[in-house]
Amino acid sequence: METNLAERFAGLLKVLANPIRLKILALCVSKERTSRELREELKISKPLLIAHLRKLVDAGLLEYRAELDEERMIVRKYYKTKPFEIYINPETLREILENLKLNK
Amino acid sequence: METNLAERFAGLLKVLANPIRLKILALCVSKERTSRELREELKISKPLLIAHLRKLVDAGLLEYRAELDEERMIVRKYYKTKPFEIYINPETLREILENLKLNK
DNA sequence: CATCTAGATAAAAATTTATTTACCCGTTAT
DNA sequence: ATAACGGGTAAATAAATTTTTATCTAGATG
Repeated sequence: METNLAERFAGLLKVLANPIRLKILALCVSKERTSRELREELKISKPLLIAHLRKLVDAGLLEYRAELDEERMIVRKYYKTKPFEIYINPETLREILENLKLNK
Repeated sequence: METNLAERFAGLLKVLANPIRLKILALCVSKERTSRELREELKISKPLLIAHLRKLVDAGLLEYRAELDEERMIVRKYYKTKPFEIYINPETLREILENLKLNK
């Protein structure tokens, strides 16, 4: 357990430490976006986009709602960036270490 | 130029997205640390520590001063975390995208 | 000589992450 | 039949990052 906080924090930062994923989050802030829109904007393949979206959703930074397009009988997903705040400064990092010490 | 901001931001996050480097920064907040101290605390090899320290210094998150230990004729480095603030929320990310658009 | 201290490099090895390629399912339209 | 839409998977490939291993410099000590 003692390394969990630092590793989980690093894991979250790792999700964000990718330009494409940053762009996805930025694109989905003010309006919902579909897969197609994101692909066209970002110019990446479908599987690649799905992989990126997966990581963001799993990290809790992005959410989606599925909607049935009755005209074409397809289910379309609309992605939206969730509210979040990450604030890092030397002190917050030190608190991470303090946490480690308390758990030992 | 247009992808520079997102990539540079991602690059900075990437430096932080590593548990060992997070711990180094945390350890060096309230007092300067030597290589030896860090190695003992983190239990990693010397070359590995040097590689991590290099990345942090190059990213501008860590600084050091070199001091001559006259008893043993060695130069010892004391590392200290520099003040920094990183704040991320959906709006700041959107601003990144806005920047891209302005540059197009 | 060997060993220890400090700092460091380079290359090989190991590990992780990212991306592409090939396909799948279902539905509808041509 | 093929193509298009949507969602997706798996495996191969490519790329990037991290870590280890081997070694170097210099000085001091046993």
